[in-house]
Amino acid sequence: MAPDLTGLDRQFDYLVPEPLRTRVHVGTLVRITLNGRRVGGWVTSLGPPDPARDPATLLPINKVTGIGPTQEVIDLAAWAVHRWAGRMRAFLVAASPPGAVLQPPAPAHGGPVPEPTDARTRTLLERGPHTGVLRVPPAADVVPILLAACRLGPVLVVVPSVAQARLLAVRLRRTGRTVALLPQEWAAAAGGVDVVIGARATVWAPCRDMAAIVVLDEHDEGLQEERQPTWHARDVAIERGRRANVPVLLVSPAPSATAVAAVGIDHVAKPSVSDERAGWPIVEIVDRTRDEPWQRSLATSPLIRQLRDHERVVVCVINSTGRARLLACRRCKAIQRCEVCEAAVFQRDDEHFECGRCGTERPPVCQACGASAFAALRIGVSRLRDELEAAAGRPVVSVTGKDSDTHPLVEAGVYVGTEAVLHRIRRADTVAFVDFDAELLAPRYRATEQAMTLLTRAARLVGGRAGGGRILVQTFLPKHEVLDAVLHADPGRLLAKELDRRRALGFPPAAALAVVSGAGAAEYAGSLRLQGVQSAQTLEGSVLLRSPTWDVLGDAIAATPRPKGSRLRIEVDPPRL
DNA sequence: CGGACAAGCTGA
DNA sequence: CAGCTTGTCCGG
Repeated sequence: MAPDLTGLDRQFDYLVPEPLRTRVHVGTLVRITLNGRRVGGWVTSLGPPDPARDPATLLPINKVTGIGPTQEVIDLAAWAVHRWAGRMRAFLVAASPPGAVLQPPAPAHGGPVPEPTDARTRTLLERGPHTGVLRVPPAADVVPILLAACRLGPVLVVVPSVAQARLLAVRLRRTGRTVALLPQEWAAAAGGVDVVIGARATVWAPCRDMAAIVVLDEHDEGLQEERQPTWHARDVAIERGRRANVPVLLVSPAPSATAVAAVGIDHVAKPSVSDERAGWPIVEIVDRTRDEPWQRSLATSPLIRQLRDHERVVVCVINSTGRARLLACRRCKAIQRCEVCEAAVFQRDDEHFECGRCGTERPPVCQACGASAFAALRIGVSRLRDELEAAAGRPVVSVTGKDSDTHPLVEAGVYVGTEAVLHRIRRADTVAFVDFDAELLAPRYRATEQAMTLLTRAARLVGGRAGGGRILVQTFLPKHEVLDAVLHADPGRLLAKELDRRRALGFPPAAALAVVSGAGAAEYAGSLRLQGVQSAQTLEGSVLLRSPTWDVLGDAIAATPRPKGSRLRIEVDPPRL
């Protein structure tokens, strides 16, 4: 039995009192007394007591709280503990109902699956219980794909966001499917329905008689847990499907290197060239090395053309907030730095300077010469908003992640924001990436994929080329492979190259990575080195671990005792690296 | 995690 | 040395 305590990753033995015997199974949520305290917990295994232990010292389970995850999911959680060097509790919480469920309801199933069901999905599923990658145009409707999977039996569907899950649940119900929307309808999922659907934690949900797993928008970062352990729903889905011997379908307009590596690059099911072309918008590349004499301005003439067409809703994306991220004095040219820690300061909406590292603020006066006029070398959302409004001749509304939950969105024809704007606006005619090089050149090994994800999101917002959808990309790198891929509406162009690069540089999926930080990290990494794990020092005392596979890495971490009393943080497959 | 208990610090 | 904080250990 595993107690529901965050700081305690151990299992304890308890007696099952005779009257509770029929209600206690592996996964059942119970209450126990531990060290004099009443706590909740999960039954993780059942059997005769350990003969080495005096039975008189065993305490009985106090009460049964309700049903919990199945044995299958408990085993999957144990696998995830190894894979992400996490604690059992984190996975068991994700796999448990939000409130007590005493008994699952009776199964509820709809009638025969209605047409249309997606033909490519049917072909892929006919191959049997394998993981398959299905590439779809960004504007494609996924309901026929889900219905095709439903022909096999109950389907577990994982999507990157709750909003997406809710929308699809409604549409599936309209086709006559019975649907459990997680996490609220956990009980119905345990009882048995046609479709169990929800955000990433749904990959741990019960799905009675599960016949297939579908992961939608497999490339989306929303599928990875941001807290530790940083498990990824796609990877959990692949393992769950393998164990349950059911097909796993990974669906995406731009499949990730990880998904493609899981099935082999030649086994990605692609749409026809014409369908894929139709599903992507027109992409216009603004080559900033050539097109403009006043290169530094972000308001290029192709962008201004879009802004001045008052029929079009235009969304402009720039990934820095405030007025400017980098400033130079107009008189003495000095880059403005923090007087405390020397880091470059940024300019807030109220024009004051603030240090991003230590938070020190000061009025906008040059520390070198006292002048108060500055050149914005890298401008932010609010400054760009002012510039674009002047150029557009119509109101421009700024949108950043910060005010996303507080303010309702003001209706406008032009929006400027960080990438959060792509989540908040529902429909646009043009999405303009004002400074796309910040994405293409981001110092992260997944930068290429992440840039592609932004383009995919933009493509959804504006729709296919037939409806006039358009993406404008301003860049100094017009030949970059990401841009080449969207220009030709062929995301596959990226993959071979990306997989080669990951192999050459030793990044996933070609290798397994973890970052160890906190006191004693270097010492810990030293003992791991003996187990076939390479390590390299990174910034601020953390250590990067690298090994050939996740299994080797997991084995080594499990086999290496952590130095006593150390507060080590081990982040396996860190999402930001 | 959080209770128990031990060891360390402060002030009179 | 009481009274309090901080650290370490441990649970069935």
